Amino acid sequence: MSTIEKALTLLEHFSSNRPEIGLTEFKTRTSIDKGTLHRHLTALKNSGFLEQNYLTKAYRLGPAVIRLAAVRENTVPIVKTVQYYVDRIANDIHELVHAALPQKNGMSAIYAKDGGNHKVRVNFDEAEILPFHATSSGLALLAFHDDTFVGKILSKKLVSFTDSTPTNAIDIQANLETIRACGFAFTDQSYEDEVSSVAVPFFGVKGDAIGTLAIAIPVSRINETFHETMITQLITASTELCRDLGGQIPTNVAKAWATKLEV
Amino acid sequence: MSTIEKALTLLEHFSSNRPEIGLTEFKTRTSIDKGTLHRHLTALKNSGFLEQNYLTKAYRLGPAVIRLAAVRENTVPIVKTVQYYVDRIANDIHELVHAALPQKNGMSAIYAKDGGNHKVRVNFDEAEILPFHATSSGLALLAFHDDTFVGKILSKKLVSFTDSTPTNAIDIQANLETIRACGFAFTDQSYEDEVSSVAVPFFGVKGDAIGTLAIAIPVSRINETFHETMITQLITASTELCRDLGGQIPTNVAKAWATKLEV
DNA sequence: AGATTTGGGTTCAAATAATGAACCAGTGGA
DNA sequence: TCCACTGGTTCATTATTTGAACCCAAATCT
Repeated sequence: MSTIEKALTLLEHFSSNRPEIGLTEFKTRTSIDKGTLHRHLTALKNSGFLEQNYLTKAYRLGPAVIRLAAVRENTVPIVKTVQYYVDRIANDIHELVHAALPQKNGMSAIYAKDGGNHKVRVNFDEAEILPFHATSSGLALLAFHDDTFVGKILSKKLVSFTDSTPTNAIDIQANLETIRACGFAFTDQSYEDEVSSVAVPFFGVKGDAIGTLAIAIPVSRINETFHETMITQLITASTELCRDLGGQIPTNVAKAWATKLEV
Repeated sequence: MSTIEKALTLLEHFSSNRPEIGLTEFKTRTSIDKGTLHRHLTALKNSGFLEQNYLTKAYRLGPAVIRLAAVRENTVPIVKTVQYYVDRIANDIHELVHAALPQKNGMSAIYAKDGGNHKVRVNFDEAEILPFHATSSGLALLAFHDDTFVGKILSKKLVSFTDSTPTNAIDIQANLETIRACGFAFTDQSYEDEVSSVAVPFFGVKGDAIGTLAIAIPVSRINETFHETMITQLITASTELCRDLGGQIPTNVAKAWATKLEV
């Protein structure tokens, strides 16, 4: 791993829950030498990717990322395009809907909308990293990503979040096979207790999965017909979304989705 | 300059006008060795900061920046806060208003709104880098930034964009002195022909300038009273903005602004 | 069809920058 | 006053980065 990648990995530690991280906290989180860490953090600071709380000296993300995100969104307006569909599904089914993009170690939600007025809501933190193996978004993406990437993810230690988190690589591989066949992923309390979720991938020009649309729902509200409604909604939205983005739905997925919609 | 900084500098070359850059184009733009470039670009790609157009092999910004910007905006919601004031000014004076943050080599607009129905508009590209020495935003920021930073900027080669671009470091230093005294910056066709602009800084907790509010306007529409209106609007907005962000307006600026508003 | 250019990507010895154990300095208790 | 806990720095050792030359494929020219 190059020095550049090592330094950029540091940025992954920031999230909405952990917006500021001090030198010593970084040390315990990464077990990298303090001297090295300090130089890396300084380099990131000099480049505008970090800035320091002048009182606590803790580091937080800097203004450079704002500009880059604006350019990226001008180049590939995924966030804007995705919003329409997430809103539409959320308004139709009154549940928490989100869209997510893959990062190095999991999916990152880029937009979420809770269409529900229910008392029991799924809490959801945007910009949190959703682990590949434990979430429907993650599995839906892995199923349509190249094997070497999947291999790399599944060979790492698979953290257990609930009693139902799948941690056996072989089981997960089998599940991915199923997902490939039916075109959507379903998980039951594998990341958070009492929460189930369904996800479909959406595809880029190459027919590769570039992100996911997903619905999270308290298990108490699931039943057979609603399950079908969610899948129908997701499939329809993803189909239109792929058209908007100029993406290509792989033929076998298109076929699976078509038969699902006919039923 | 560390390897990390060198690599991150590459990201600055992307903008809305130049969303994709190939290896060879990077080579001509940076005069860095092709081998080195390739490794750096690959490292950035592995970290999700770049991705490749699979047909042309050209590089463009990747999905990692979206997540980081979301976290940053959750931590320090500058963009959201600034929008209200930019919109307000734009609606009041019917001209192109924008807010910008400093990057390494210039200001980057984070939000812009054209409140005008005029036929002659100032064209404005968000996420473009506005050079410090040639724009009112840049000068307004430099005037309230630390001297070492200003020195670094002014010791570089000062590119000329129009016949009126100031390129003499000493003249600029003198101008910064004036800006410090009156609390706002004014430029006349120094970056684009036929365009004037006015800018005020806004301040962070330390009383340091963290960004600017600015108005760009075709020279044909400028007159004395309108000039005063623009300044009044900018000063009022920046004062409120600083309050929202928990920022501290330096006492001498506060005084200069107060006397300006009294008139 | 063969030669030439152009663009992306790779190699490996030489040059340079990254590393980390030990150290320094400021702050806030006890 | 001492101790513990921050962030930050130093410098000899070590490992990574560097870049000139090279490779390959696809256009483009002759």
